[in-house]
Amino acid sequence: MMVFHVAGHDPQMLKGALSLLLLELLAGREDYGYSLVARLRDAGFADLTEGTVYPALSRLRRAGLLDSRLVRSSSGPARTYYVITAAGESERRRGRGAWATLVDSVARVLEPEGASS
Amino acid sequence: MMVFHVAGHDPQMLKGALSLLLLELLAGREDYGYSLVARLRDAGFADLTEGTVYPALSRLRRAGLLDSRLVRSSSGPARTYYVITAAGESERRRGRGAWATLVDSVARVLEPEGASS
DNA sequence: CCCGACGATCTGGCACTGCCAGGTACTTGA
DNA sequence: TCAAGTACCTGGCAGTGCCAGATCGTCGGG
Repeated sequence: MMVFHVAGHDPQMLKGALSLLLLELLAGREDYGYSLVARLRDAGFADLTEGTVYPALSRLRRAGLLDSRLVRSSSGPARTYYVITAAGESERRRGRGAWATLVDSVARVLEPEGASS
Repeated sequence: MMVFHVAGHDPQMLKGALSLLLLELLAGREDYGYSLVARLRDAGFADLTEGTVYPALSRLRRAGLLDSRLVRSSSGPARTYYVITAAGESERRRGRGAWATLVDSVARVLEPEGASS
């Protein structure tokens, strides 16, 4: 009857936050999928897989928030580099706000119990 | 191309957090759906609808995290009161942890930009 | 006396998105 | 030659928020 994951993050909780995370990681710094997965894992999203990140990047590109270009590598397969667009920048700021609002609202509900975090 | 909602909360971001919120609101205090919706709206989830909350309560009951009982009202339709179970209590604590972990991890990614919050 | 407003609940179906499984391809080193 | 690491993509499943619509009870006003 576990609705929340024991270790790592709950898949449901990640929803919506992932788009913001990717826009954040790409803000002012071009990068490719495989590297973004590694950076997210380092940030604490240990059990995140490529199957989650690649479709998310495609969605953001289709939505016009990211641009991509293929870069051939001499050591290994080609990489698809993603850059944030002007629309993506705007969405990123909006996303930061939405996330902050959510965290605040949730905190307002959780508050009574824990003085600690 | 808006992926994040402008006003209120992003639907995707709410996912997973809602179960925790309901368990929190019912911790040590029996309540019914319509009232829970009102309390959540007060907490900042302004555009939350009954169509979101009722199914969520049913899911939690089916998962054994909540019990319910029907209470006839002399002024209006009957109310379905929900109480948290022992399993629900345990899941609530786990959920708090999962949420805190997620917020921390996201903060680690957003950090560079905002000194505030 | 009826009808709208409000309180209160429930459901079907759609849309979105995380995730699993599997597949492709290039390079290096054993 | 073959495994392992890098790098990408996709189909389909599952979970869940949300919209729309329906039902039922009570009460007050026209």
